[in-house]
Amino acid sequence: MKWDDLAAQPCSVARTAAVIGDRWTLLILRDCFLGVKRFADFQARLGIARSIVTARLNLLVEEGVLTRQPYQALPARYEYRLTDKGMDLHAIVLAIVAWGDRWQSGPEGPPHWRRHKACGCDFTPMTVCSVCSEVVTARDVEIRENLG
Amino acid sequence: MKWDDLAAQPCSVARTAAVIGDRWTLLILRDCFLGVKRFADFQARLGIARSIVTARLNLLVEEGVLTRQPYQALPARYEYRLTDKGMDLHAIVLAIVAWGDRWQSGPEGPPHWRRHKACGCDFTPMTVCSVCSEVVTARDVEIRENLG
DNA sequence: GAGGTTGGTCTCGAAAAGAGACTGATAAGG
DNA sequence: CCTTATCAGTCTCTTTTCGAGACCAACCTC
Repeated sequence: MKWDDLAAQPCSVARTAAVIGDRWTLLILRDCFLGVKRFADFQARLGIARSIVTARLNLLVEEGVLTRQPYQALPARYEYRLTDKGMDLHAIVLAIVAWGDRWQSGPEGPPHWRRHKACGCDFTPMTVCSVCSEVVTARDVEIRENLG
Repeated sequence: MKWDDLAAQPCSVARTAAVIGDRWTLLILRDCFLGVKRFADFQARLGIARSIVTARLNLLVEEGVLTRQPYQALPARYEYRLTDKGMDLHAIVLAIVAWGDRWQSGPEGPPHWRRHKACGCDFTPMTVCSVCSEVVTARDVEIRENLG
């Protein structure tokens, strides 16, 4: 199976993987949420080949996750910003961070703390049911196919 | 930067990406949560080369996300099951599904529905603050480094 | 006009993906 | 018995993609 077939599958995991299922894309998104916007900054922070940065940013723009906007005309300079679709990826990034904090960090604890501005407390993200607001784990979910 | 350097970075996104930041790994995890356990089933559902299935399953076992357990002695047959660490990835998969349902599915709607067993309703997962239980978006979060 | 900044592209060797044949132990069917 | 099937892989070989580093072009500052 190839990349393009992936996006065509009737599965939201596959379709999402076609966009973000790649180490560098994930790290670029992380940096986006940290406020990074310019080509050179992405490249410097990741320490990877420029051609890869170009390829990934282009993919994300194509997918509508980022926009490429000129912030200066002469010479032409661009910055990459999250669209609404991109901002909505925050839940995924947050879930990834939470798992990494819990299972992949050493005795020195997680490398970053996250504070919820509204309540002023450090928090860990939790996944809840949109209907009853209870916490949802793997065992609480029953999956049904959409035959429509 | 290489895969191994990734895991060593002081960033939970990077460390998690080192485990699941790959198309196939993500799809294998999806299948795990759907109850798939055997080598041949993973291979058939994904339609990818056996060698890749082997490599990915081994990685996940090494990382402690899956266990490889014999379910039959003669001939030796194994099955792959999620550990607690693996079960905890459910929040990530759920967030990925939710995003894919919302942004990557066509007019026919999402390919699957998820019902919360506890309340009996179809739901979408939401990310909330562990302290105040309010929904958290990208703009609600302030990040601080752990200098300890 | 030397050197720096920004946002790329080009080239080429290395790594990974992917197809498919092969293995080895066992069981089931005729 | 002999054939075929199951299961969990391994091995080989070709194609594709990654990734590092050099190069380029337009502008700016000193």
